[in-house]
Amino acid sequence: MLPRAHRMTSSDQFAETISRGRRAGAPSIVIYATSREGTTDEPTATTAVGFVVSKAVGNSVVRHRVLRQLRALVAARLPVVDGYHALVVRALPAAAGRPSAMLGADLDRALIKAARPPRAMPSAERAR
RNA sequence: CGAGCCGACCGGACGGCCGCGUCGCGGGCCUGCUGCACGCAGCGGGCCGGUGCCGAGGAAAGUCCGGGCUCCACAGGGCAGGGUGGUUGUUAACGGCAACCCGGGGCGACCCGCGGGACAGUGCCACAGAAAAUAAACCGCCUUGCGGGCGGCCGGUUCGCCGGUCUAUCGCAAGGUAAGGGUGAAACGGCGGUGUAAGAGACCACCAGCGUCCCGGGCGACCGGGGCGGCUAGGCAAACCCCACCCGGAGCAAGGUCAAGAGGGCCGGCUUGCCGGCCUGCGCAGGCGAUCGAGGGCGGCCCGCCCGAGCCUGCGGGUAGACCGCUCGAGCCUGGCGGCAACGUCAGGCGUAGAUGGAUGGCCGUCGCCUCGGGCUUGCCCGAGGCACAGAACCCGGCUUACAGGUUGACUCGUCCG
RNA sequence: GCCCCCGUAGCUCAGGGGAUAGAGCACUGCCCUCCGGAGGCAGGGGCGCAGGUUCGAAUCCUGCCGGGGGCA
Repeated sequence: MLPRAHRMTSSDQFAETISRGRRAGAPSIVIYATSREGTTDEPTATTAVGFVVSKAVGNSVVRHRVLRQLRALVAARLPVVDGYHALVVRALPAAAGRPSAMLGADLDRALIKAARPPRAMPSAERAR
């Protein structure tokens, strides 16, 4: 587990982050992040991080393996992630059996995409 | 040595850096209550560092059985419903396990079997076949009678035939018979003989099989032997059913303890829609109460003044959340004894995960094993890839299913040698 | 964690011991038409898997596999 302060522990928080957060994808994962704007967070408050690994990824052993890999990768990137109010990492079926180095690359790409200021992208909006 | 059969066990090893969880020890910060000598002590709570021990499986899985535990229900018995099904044991219990019996398979070690009852009753047995279950009808076979009739013989004859008789054979009727009917998964004992008009357990020998009685062995399922009787009985109960035995229901999200808040009302503040403070929960029962004032406020108390429609007591229930249940248990290991064994018993030793968005790990290195490619000194070197099935959630006993590779024991068959 | 139900053709469903396993839609080919549709004719394709009971199993029994739903 992550240090207690960083754990996301309620399903309300998961639903909030997934429906309101900025979404950014990579081949094996999707992340959802909510910023601190409009919240009562202090700038030093810790970020709540949650993980979603569905049954489509694999059996219990595979899912736990993916979860632990992602947890270690996020723990190493806490200084980067700390700017957000909350973060949810969802593992896609492609994450099963993927080495941690590749998962880390995917995570970095998604974080960079999420950090970019939102641009007007009508085509992307329509596709959604 | 080869082939086989039945078990038992293991299921990567070591190291470096960084992390997570329970528990213990110790520290810092914040905070609640109590005490006073007024900034300290005691008892708690929360957060953050440090440190020490420990931290997934043989199936943790499927949830197919059985139990412990908890709550509800319950006098006893019966019905309904469900389950089990050779015998004897074993056990907390079981649909598990052990030994044995019976049937089947294998040269054998050994394996497989939902393995009670089809004379309690009901039902089903397609197609084919004469017939599919009291058995009877049909074909066929045989005898007799009547009728026809190839042919033979005898007699008569007008030489055209006529009559009689025997008879291959055909038809009809009556009677006898169940041997035969080749279809089927299955056909009312089998083979041989006697017998007969033809036949038949009608009779005989042998065999299979049923019922019953006796003797012997075994706790028993059952086994061995003998006598007598009818001559003979189909299958399906994983069809209904009958018999014997067993089963109350739900499940740790069981259940228990402590219990906010939201909502409502009042007051205050101001940045007039927010913030802060105080009071108040629900149900039932009883009691008191608005002319006679319940209760509250001011006050040390009485008097007095003010507010006033609810208030008091008892019992019961309880959401979020927290805590308990929560890991020492039919425990594990070693040895002795009893038992063929499953198992039981005695002695000694061991201390063994308890998470809750859910810990038990992430990255890297060395070694080991396997596969492929290359080099070749033919068993080594180099390179690449891989290392099974699978993750505790109240706990046990089993079953079933998945599983790379490996260790080990007993036994059987074959070949060779002694 | 516990409980219940269902797997039959590409899809939706019948069939509950003896069938060549059916129906509708869909698919393929041909006819019709200038072309397409509609219509007509013909055709292909299936009992989740493995054992067992039975003479015989989609059907009955057992074990797996997959899917769906419910409880709090």
